[in-house]
Amino acid sequence: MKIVFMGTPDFAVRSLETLIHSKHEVIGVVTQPDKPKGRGKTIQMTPVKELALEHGIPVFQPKRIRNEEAIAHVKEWNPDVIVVAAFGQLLPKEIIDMPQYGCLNIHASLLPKYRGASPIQQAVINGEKESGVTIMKMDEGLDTGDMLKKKSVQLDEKETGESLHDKLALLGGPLMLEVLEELEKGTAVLTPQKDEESSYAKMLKKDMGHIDWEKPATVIECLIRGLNSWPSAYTGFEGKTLKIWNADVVEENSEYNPGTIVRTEKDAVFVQTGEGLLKLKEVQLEGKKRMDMAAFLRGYHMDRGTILQ
RNA sequence: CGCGGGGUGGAGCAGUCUGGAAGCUCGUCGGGCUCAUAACCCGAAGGUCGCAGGUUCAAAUCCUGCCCCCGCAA
Repeated sequence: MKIVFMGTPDFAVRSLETLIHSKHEVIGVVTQPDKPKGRGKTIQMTPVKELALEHGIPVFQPKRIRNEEAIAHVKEWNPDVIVVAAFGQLLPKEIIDMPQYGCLNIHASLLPKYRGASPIQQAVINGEKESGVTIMKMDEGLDTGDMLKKKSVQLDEKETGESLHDKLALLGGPLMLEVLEELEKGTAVLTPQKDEESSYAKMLKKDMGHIDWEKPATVIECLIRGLNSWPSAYTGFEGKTLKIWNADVVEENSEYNPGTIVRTEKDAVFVQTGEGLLKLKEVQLEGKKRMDMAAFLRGYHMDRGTILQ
């Protein structure tokens, strides 16, 4: 089949790679415009664009895919199917209806749960035991199309947003190939999503990582893992931002208020939360590298009674 | 030219403003105490103070250029 691929970040790259190396032909790639990124604000290509260029595939970067010119551009490619993975823009009806086999989306959750922009991280934040990837036939809504195929994975006890991202990114491509096969044979089955079981994962924002110590330790620990490695969970220490990279839940309480350090060991610091203690094991102070607690404690004092906020 | 923090024995930090003997906590090695120890006591090794120039009687510290790491922002 002649495929047009739409995607932007790393997550989409793995899928594109799989398609490129399949029997199908990727005739064009649509990705978000290059933007200034990183320190120094240099203009950077999207990961998907980099891969496309490596393989000499034409790249199209419309500011708005809903524009007439953009639609016309895609139409000219005349694809049999459009594969979408974390593209970042909603597609107009004209494009959705354009290809013979429709627009197929690779979504990083078991739909209808976690529709939206951050399905991977939200699954970890909510302490899910299972997540996965869903291929669906897009309609005009946000991740509301009929489902074609799913693949689930179990979450590790210490699963992080990043580790789950990497796992799921690998599943999308192969699963999409299966779907394309079924579509060609005419054996594909469409399953509508049950809206009443749906949930929405809104876009991640930096301040979601600000730890509320009044919450239970279990909730905070999930937040730390879900937002690892971006944007990461943090608290304040001596007026500076302190990222928490790794921590354990300890079922124990003290007479101290939430956010207060109740005990310090050689390689760990225990903080009171709304319910239970959180044992900090790896942190990173603003401007410094991340380090385990033993290293951190050699240079900084975190005595009992110190308040984190 | 987006804003900012930092590069000091193996680790993490102080010292830099107000130039003038290399410091702290930990680790390592040796010895001691102990039933024992990650505890305690005694001792030792280990550093071109990111790199290159400059100023000075004297530079980790002041000046210039460069390299690298990191936080914010995007």
